Amino acid sequence: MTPDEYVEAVLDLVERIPPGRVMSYGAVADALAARSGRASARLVGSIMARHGGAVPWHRVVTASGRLPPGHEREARARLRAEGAPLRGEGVDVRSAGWSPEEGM
DNA sequence: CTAATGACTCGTA
DNA sequence: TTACGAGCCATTA
Repeated sequence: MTPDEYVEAVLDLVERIPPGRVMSYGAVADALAARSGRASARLVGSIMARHGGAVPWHRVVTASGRLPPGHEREARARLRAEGAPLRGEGVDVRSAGWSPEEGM
């Protein structure tokens, strides 16, 4: 799989995350692993940093609910506008966590 | 080919 | 609560 295709797969999945729901980098990597065969949270993070501008990147957070460093303010504002369950630091992944299986 | 890097994650202290 | 270390794997140098 070429880098461009891999990036495309990540962005495609991120676009499917419904408003008010979130996925962790690890969850995206895991869901994508079934499709591409290999993935890691670090790769998803790097891809979002480089090519995340065209997708709802604020719906992808760390496993602990923290928002991406350097974009916490903007991500929090967007999530709040979507009605996501915001916690003190970031988002409540336990209730807002989403998976592709759930959205089929 | 080897080494460093990163929007990560998890276990320990 | 924060801090560190080890594992992670494609990309870059």
